[in-house]
Amino acid sequence: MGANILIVEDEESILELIAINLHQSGFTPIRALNAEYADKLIHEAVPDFIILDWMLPGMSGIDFAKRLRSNTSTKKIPIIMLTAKSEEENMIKGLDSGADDYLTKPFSPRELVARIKAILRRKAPELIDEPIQINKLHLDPTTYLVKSNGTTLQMGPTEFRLLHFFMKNPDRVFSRNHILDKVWGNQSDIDDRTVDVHIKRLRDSLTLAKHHKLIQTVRGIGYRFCENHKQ
Amino acid sequence: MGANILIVEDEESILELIAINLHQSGFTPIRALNAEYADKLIHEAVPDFIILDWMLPGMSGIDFAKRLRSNTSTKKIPIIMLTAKSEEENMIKGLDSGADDYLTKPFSPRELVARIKAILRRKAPELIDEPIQINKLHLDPTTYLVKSNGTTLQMGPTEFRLLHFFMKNPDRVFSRNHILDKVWGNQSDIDDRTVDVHIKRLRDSLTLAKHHKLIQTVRGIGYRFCENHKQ
DNA sequence: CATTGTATGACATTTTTATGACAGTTTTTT
DNA sequence: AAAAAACTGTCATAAAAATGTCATACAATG
Repeated sequence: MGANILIVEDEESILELIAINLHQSGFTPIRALNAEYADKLIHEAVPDFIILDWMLPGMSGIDFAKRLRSNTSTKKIPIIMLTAKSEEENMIKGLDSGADDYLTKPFSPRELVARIKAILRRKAPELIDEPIQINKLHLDPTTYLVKSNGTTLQMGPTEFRLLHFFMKNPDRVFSRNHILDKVWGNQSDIDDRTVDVHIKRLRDSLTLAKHHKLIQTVRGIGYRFCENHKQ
Repeated sequence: MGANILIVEDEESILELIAINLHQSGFTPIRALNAEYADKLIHEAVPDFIILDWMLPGMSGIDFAKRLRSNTSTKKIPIIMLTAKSEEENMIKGLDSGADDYLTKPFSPRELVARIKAILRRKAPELIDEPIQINKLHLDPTTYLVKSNGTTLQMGPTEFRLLHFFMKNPDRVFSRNHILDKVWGNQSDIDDRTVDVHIKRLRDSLTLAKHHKLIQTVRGIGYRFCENHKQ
């Protein structure tokens, strides 16, 4: 359920403050007092999110962020940077296109949590989401199960993510490329048309519960998940 | 669809940061590292919005803004100015020069996007894909649905774009060529009379909801979408 | 009522989507 | 570790829907 969030911050009091607040918000905080230790932790288990102090002993936050961006396995981890008021001016100079957002100290913990959620909602909704139910179709991200009237529907991982994405954004139309971006990830060396095939597979899975009509084709645009059957 | 937003900023990292965030918000970013290049780009295609750094090499942001304001074709483009904290006091001059809003660096990308949308909502609502409702006829660009009294009206992509265009510009009469330009795109080696056929198809689609009379023929001129039935 | 502009139905063509098969991978089972 | 099962992405082809044009019917105008 809770996303693993790595906090890299050399001031222990701030580190704790953040950790406690994240924990209370349902996340799993992972603590690191410096970049070296953070590295070790990342090597053990790649976190879902990183909160990075800009001023760190040894390697600076910026350099650390850059290294994270250049490594394939950590490239896509969202990063929020923390900076002191006085460093604000330098901050912008070093702000790599990689950082997703930043906060100036002192900041409210609520603000921090809000921004984390906002970024996660956009980049990895499955880490933040609760079970969704639409039209007797019930999807639970924690158990990875899709049910309808008690029966469990079978589908592959990609179809599950696709369905989750659609149920999270009902009624909206998405282009194939948008879907690729959100469901596959931003690598996109994948053919547009592959989406068609997975839509087909998802529809097949939903057919058992007569829910296949939920996914509609919008010609020339893309696909839409619509709770309104009649069209 | 997504508004074209020209970003004029000499610091490449900031330029990228903004561009990526705009892209993620559905806008189309256009990058310029200096005023001269921006000029060239504007000459090629007038953007819908400009984000302008206050401090630019060569010509300052202020001067650039003033020049934009004095030119007829660029006079009405909304501008957001970016300024460093230390320059905030001078900023008043920036607003004087015609900027619609400004932001102090460092700023959060979310804040920037929010302000852009706020300004667009006020100045050019048609660039921000929001639902339009006229006379019980409801069109939503995000869901690609046209509804009337709860029932969804079926139509092809071209008819949808045509209706969208009309609803964005109600009461005005448009010639067939103008319509071709706006709805089909400027390439159009397409026959004038093709518009007639699509108008017919659109009317057919609207007939189900008794809304067909909304589209009126203006003999010798073209067509008009009119919310007032009697005219 | 003749002229000019518009509506409409039919149709061939083009564009877009659905679908089944397949080969290479990865994961699970044995 | 080997075998079996499941999953992926890509293609080729079938199927469906949309498009633009044309000929003809219809309506408005003077």
